[in-house]
Amino acid sequence: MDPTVFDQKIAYFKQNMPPQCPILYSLKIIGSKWKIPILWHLMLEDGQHYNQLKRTVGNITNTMLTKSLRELEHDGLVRRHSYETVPPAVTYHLTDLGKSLVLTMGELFDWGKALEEQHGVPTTPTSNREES
Amino acid sequence: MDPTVFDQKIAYFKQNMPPQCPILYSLKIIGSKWKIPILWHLMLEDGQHYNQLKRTVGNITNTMLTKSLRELEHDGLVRRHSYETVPPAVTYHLTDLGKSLVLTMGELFDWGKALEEQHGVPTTPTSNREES
DNA sequence: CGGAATCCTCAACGATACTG
DNA sequence: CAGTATCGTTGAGGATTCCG
Repeated sequence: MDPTVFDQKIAYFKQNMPPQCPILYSLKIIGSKWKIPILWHLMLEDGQHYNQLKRTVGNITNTMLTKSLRELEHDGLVRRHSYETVPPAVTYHLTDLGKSLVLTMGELFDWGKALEEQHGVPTTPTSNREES
Repeated sequence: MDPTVFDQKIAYFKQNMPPQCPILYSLKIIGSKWKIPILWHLMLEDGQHYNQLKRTVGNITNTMLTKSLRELEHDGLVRRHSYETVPPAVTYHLTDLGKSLVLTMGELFDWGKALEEQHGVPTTPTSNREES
């Protein structure tokens, strides 16, 4: 932890600080329970169908998947593509903004990974069921 | 959005992916309502007292401030320093781990800032009261 | 297949009062 | 000053059913 680097970054934060903290703004967009998992699995395989996404994300209900996708679409992270066929087919794709967020989360990925290897479970554990 | 950079990062994620996604791990640590504001104000001024922190964070209850600080302490982001005086005095400090997280959030800061300047309010707005 | 509608539960969070 | 204890509230999320 280089003190100089830290202080420089703080100075940058202070100078560029709008009324509402941008970090909170970002977290409002991606903070709800299923946003990251959805973006994550779209990153691993783009253009997934609704039910396909439901399977890969795992344990998510229709309600939450639809709601999350609508919000992600509204915030411009995901694009919905509908094929006019019978039966209907819909695919979901990361937008450039969505991809840029995934890259942004890269540092948080590394930070969490390093920490997880040191500590064990964080303070507020969540049930983490996986089927075999 | 450079496709090559994106694909390289995905490959890195896939290769280094533990069972539980590290991003979710990070968000579990900092995701609750007051964690970021607390870390933020400790970054702006380190070593704040309990009530001082309560004032600068703003509108936080004793319950939540104490709970959040305990969790941050448990997760190693904050260090509590107690002076054995009468009346008692306590100061809170960012640890190196806490500072590293603040730096990590830098990208999310920039991402949110850029987005906020384009869009307006995100999908799930939160009341954002400030006293004059 | 890809959802929408409805109802319900619970845990995070808030409010208030009290204390070493 | 720096909290703890208790209780009340609310909204995110889950479960279930139904639809074009």
